Amino acid sequence: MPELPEVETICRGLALRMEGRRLIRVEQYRPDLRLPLPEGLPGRLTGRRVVTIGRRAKYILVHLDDATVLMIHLGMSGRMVIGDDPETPPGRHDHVVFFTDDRGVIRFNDARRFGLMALSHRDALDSHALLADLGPEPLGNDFNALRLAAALAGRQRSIKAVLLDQTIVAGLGNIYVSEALFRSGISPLRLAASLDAAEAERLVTAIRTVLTEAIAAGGSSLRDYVQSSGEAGYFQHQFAVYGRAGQPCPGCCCDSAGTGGIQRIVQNNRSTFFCPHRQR
DNA sequence: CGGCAAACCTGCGAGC
DNA sequence: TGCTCGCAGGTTTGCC
Repeated sequence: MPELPEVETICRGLALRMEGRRLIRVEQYRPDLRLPLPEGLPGRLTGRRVVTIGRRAKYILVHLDDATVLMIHLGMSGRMVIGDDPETPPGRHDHVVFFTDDRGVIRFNDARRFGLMALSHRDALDSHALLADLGPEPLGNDFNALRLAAALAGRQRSIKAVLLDQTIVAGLGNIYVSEALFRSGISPLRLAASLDAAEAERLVTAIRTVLTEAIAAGGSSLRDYVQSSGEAGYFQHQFAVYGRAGQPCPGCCCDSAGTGGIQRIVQNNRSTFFCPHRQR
C-alpha cells in the first residue's frame, strides 16, 4: 500500500502524537503478520517512552528510551490509526494496539497482513537483516545521477523493475515509479543499462520532485490509505499516468491526433502505466 | 543474472 | 441478491 510519501506522512502524524509519550499498555491480538511478531512484544514495549519516530525506506522506526527500535512495515494495506478513546474495543483487523500515558491510542490495522513488525537495538539497526541491503534514500544526498548510473550499469532488466528493487533505491513503489518515469520521459520498457548519463540525471530529478510533491500533499489515497489523523492524502489527483489507462496523456494535450493516451501494461506481474508517445 | 508465477491475505467493484 | 473474476500501494521464494 504505502510507498515512501505515505509512510513519511504517517511518521509525521505519529511523531506529533507519540514522541515524548510513554507506552502504558500494548495489546497484541494475533501471533503473526507476514512474519511472526517478535517474542514478548507487548512486554518489551510497555513502560518505554517514545523518543523519536523515524523512517528508513518504507519502514516506520519507533525509537524507545531503552535504545530499542520498533520497526513497522505496512505492507499493502497496513494503517496506523490514531484515536483518543482507550475504551474503544479493537476493530476488525486491528492486530496491535498501543496506549500512551495521555490516553492516546494508536491502532495497527492491516486487513491483508502483508505488514510486519520487528525489534532491533539502536546500534544494530543499520545492519538489521530487514535494512542492511536497502539502497540509498531517494531524498538523501547519497542518491544522485552518478550513483544511479553506476547501479544501472550492466543491468539487463527493465528500468521499471530496477526502480522497484529496494536495493537500488529504497522507498519507491508501483505508483511513484510510473509517475517518475513519465516525468523523465523514459519508457518503463527500456533496459536499465541502456540509460545514458543525461537520462539518469533526469530520472533522479523526477524521482526527487515527485516524492517531494507527494509528501507535501500528504501522500496518495486510493483504496484504504489515510494519514494517521484519518484524513486522506490528495496526491492521487496529480497522477499523470497511474491508474489512467485510456485517458489522454497530460503531456500530449495539444496533440489530440490519436497518440493513444495512457497505456497499461504488465511488467513483473505488476501494472505499469505510461505514454508510449512521450516516453522513449 | 533475470523473467515469471505464485505465495502470503482480505476486500472491493464489475459483470453475469 | 449472490456468485466469480480480476485487481490492489509489497516482498519473498522457487522454478526455468
